[in-house]
Amino acid sequence: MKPTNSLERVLAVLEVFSEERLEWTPEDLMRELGYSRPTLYRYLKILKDAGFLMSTRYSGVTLGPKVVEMDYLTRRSDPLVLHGVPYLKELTAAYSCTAMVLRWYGNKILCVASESSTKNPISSYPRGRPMPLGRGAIARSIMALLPRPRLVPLIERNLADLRSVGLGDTAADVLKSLKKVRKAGFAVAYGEVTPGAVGIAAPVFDDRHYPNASVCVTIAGTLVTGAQIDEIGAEVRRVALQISANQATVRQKSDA
Amino acid sequence: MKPTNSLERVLAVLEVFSEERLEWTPEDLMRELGYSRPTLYRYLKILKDAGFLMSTRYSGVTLGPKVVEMDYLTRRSDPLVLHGVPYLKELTAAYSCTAMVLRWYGNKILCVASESSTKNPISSYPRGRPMPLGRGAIARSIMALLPRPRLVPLIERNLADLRSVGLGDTAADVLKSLKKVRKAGFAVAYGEVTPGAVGIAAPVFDDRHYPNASVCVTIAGTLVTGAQIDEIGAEVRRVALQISANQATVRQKSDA
DNA sequence: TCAAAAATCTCATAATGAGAGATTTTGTTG
DNA sequence: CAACAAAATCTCTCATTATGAGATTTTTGA
Repeated sequence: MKPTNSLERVLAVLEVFSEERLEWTPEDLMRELGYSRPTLYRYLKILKDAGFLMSTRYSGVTLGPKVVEMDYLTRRSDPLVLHGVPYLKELTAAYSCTAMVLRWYGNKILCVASESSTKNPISSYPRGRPMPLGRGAIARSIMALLPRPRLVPLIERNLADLRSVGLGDTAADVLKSLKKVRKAGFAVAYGEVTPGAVGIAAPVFDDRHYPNASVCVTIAGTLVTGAQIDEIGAEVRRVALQISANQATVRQKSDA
Repeated sequence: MKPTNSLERVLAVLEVFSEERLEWTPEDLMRELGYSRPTLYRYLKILKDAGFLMSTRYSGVTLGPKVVEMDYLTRRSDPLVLHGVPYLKELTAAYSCTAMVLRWYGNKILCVASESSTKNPISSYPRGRPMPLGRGAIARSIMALLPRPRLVPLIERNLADLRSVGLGDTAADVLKSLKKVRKAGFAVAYGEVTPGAVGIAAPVFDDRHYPNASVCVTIAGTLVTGAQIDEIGAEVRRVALQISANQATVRQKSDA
């Protein structure tokens, strides 16, 4: 994980920005990354010139406008967004809810698209904000499909959370619970992420039948009965499988 | 502009992605960038591991999820977004319009925040999509405040566009028109970017009184009279100056 | 199962990043 | 406005390390 060459070291500068620390002074960056002064400034210059960073007088260094530009491009190229949004609209048309597609990458869950048909959508996880792994239907819908060797360490690392939402006391118990989720084809969570909200999620697969995303509907708990949840679950599952199928389709190459 | 060292060469890989070309094959990247095969694959590995790129089976290489994550952070750290959005809400509450804040960087204009109070907002320039320089109130509101040496080459490069919207036939004429904009404090454009839409924009300044952004209200041409446009212009100008002032404020450092 | 394409590895060589310390630039104070 | 302090850049040598031709391995598609 530690940068071994100068190319990774430049990129490592971008890695230190987080929700907890959005702004850095050069001095702090030197300390954090262990780079010498000239080296750090060299890196900063390159990253600023490319627009990845910008520095304001009073707040040190922050992420820059190139990031914004690239995110726009991502929205136009990400197959999950392109194929997902139409289905999300279907779901929000059918139910008064928030519907999202979330990508699973590097042990993180990241919302990439969301639609809403409620007045005040209760989305504390908008596009780009990583979600917790131990709680919520989304995480579970994906974990249930991961191969064992990948799954077990994940469970162990999040056992406290998993236990607190009632998935089981030991790793073995959790595995059993996840097996049920796998069988059902979708996961349900009652107020695990947002109090009062029910989450219903189903996994999306890549062309190797490996889960790489999840479709989730979040709906106010007061609006649904158990039977309706099953109905929505089936719908969410259908949508997730549709998106999976579209993803695996060979698409037209852009004009040569 | 051409990469001179390996650090810039890695980043140059990210630069080739554009709205016209969202996906690249390694083969094409080699050709485009002139890198040898092992070198390119080395770069790709690093960029993929960091999440800046991802490769899908059928579409070659595209921008990756780390970009999405960083854009989220940008939305939470960009002073223009943080200070701008409340004012945009003011504007959209007062008029049935779309209100935006756009950053000026590297000869580009980039929307960073937008709010809308119309049914079907006509925004062909959402967050992250660079706008044309030669047309529209936004570009003009900023250009009018640029120092001459910076401005003149810009005008020359976009003279065709500038002429077509009636700013003047020669560079000197355009300069004269811009001087008027500068005096007025805001720029107005009738259907230059979107047919039927009036754009009203005023510049935002950094702490050096250099324009670094613009506030723009877009409103249906049928909804406003000349007098109202002046009124809105004054409001937009006020908001732009407010944002300028907030930007220049020393902010609390995040807890040490 | 096998052939073609894609990606990775090996290794000698030259290129080029690293960093200590000096220097310049920028911002802030009386 | 001057003089100081802090921030950023420059210089230059040295050793590290990125490079690419070609071979090799892995993956993909038939």
